[in-house]
Amino acid sequence: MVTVRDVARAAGVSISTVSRALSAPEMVAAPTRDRVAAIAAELGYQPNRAAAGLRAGRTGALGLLVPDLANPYFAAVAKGVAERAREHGLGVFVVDSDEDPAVEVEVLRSLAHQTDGVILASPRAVEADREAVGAKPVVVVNQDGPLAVVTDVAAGVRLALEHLRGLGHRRIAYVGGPATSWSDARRRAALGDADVVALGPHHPTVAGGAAAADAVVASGATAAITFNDVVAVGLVRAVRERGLRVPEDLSVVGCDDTFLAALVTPALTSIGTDLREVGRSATELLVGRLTAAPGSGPDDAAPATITLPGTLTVRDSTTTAPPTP
Amino acid sequence: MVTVRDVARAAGVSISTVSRALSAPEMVAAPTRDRVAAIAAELGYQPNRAAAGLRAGRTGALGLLVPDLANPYFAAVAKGVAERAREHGLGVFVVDSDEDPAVEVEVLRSLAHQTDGVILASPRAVEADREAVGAKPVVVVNQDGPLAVVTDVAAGVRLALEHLRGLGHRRIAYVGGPATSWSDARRRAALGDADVVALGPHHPTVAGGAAAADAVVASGATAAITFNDVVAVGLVRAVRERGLRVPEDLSVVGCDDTFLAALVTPALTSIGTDLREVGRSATELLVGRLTAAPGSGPDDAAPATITLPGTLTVRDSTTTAPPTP
DNA sequence: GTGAAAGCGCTAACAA
DNA sequence: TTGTTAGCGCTTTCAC
Repeated sequence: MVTVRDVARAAGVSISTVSRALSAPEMVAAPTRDRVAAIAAELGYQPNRAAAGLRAGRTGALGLLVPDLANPYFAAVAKGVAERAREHGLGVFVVDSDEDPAVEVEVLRSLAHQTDGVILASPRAVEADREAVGAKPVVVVNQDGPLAVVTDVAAGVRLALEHLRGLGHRRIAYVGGPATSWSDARRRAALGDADVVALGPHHPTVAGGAAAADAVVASGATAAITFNDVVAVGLVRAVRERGLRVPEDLSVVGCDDTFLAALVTPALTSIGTDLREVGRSATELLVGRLTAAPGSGPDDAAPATITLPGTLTVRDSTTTAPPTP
Repeated sequence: MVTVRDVARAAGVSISTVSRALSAPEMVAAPTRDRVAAIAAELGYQPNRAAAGLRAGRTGALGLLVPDLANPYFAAVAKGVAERAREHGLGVFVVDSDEDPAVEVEVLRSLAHQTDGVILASPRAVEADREAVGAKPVVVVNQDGPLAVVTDVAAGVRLALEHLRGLGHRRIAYVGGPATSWSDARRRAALGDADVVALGPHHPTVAGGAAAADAVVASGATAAITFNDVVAVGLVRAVRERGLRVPEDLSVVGCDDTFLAALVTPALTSIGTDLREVGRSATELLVGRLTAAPGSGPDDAAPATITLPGTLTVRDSTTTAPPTP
């Protein structure tokens, strides 16, 4: 392994000059700086992050906690985080809690010491998590908190309702997800109208969607909004098995607009947001806090919530309401 | 931050005793060990991995490189890696190269110094990657190499062919993927029969599958095996637009058996393997090499390839061959 | 502008 | 069995 000493020796300078030339170029005379840079490159010198962090109190890494990496929703967020972190020259420690709150807390405890800050994507135990992380900055996704990135759930729901009402639907069902879901609670609040019947909680799975089919049909709704795209798939499938057509007899709107929505048949109209942007924004928020921290500007600990716009992508699963019999 | 010194002071022992009590318990008298452990827990002491690694020459972290985290295939592998790494108490640095070989090499260069070894999932530039990583152990997935985890592609293809032939299909098309794909090459080799017509290369996307539709129809095949599940979706869609039915007129077999296969309509018969197991095996292989390395047993640098069985999950996209006109 | 030296938190000889 | 000591590679005062 090539170290600062090797570079220093080869360049005929001290190790501190090497260190400065590489991480604080303005403090070094141009010729020296260039010579050091050239030799470092030639020798293939790679600074040891762990060592640098040990001294400087930074680790050069971010932590990302997701409940399930195999879920396309979180996979997309993770991709956004990885992308932006790389641009900032930071590493990303990814942990998958497998939807288990206990695991969440456990892994965070060790993550906290190996990172400069963490991003909690849809955490299942926010408060315990915060405590486990300690003093390092925490950005939450789809949760309330001083540093948060959320989707404009209300806007998404409004768009969907407008879309459906414009198609003549007068009675709309909402197939809700887990009771612990932050988004679900927000959506229920945003729906709150007389012509919307909220169902659930249901499991956020194909089976969950299928289980809701009877209730949806019984509700007399001509359109349904589901907790997520997978639930929509289950609902569509079960409703069809009952001899109804989608979208002719029942329009279905999914949520999250994962790549799944475009792949299934019928392609799902879906409420969504740019998931990679969620990851990018969360990273940006965290990195901003990291660099701001030492300077301690006046609004240093100021809370900040980034709200990303909700979108509605219209595809084939929604159409005009059937004539009332 | 609680350090060894704090624990040592509180326990009335030296810092080395604390270190030993925690990482080499058998070297410390039981009462001392227990007291230190109790105090460490009470104080909420978390060892600083970076510092430990700096001294011991290990970082306590693994690197995982994937071409696209949002791809369900790699997401599943990543989940397996994360799971097993956690069991070993190791962190996972995840990098997404966005399918770009140049990015791959660049990120690996810095990854190499922050990890004890790396896993390359379907790397796009293996040789350059190896060089970038340097001396640290490298496990490749779906590639040839001294330390590799691969799927038994031939077995999967054989199962699919047997399944299709058993249904009476006599002419079968293979819709191939990117020319650079290791799996694609293996599959073509495994197909090699007179009644199989290999098409492509095609993009591994819905559009790629759709683009292959005409060629598949023109080939006179009554069944098609596609590069992956997404391509299968594209093929099914395009073939249906041409007025043919799936599976009645054309049986379709996907590859990878991602969760997608079960969600689309018709649910796809798919050649697959346990993706999480791929991640787990790769991690196991890497960890084994890490712990073996210092001891330097006789077969220390011995190559090892784990071949995971290929499977065929039969769903709704395959049925008996149509009667020859 | 540059060098010498003191650690960051920890582990691993080496002593006792 | 336990304590003392010397660093791992780097950043960062503090002199010059």
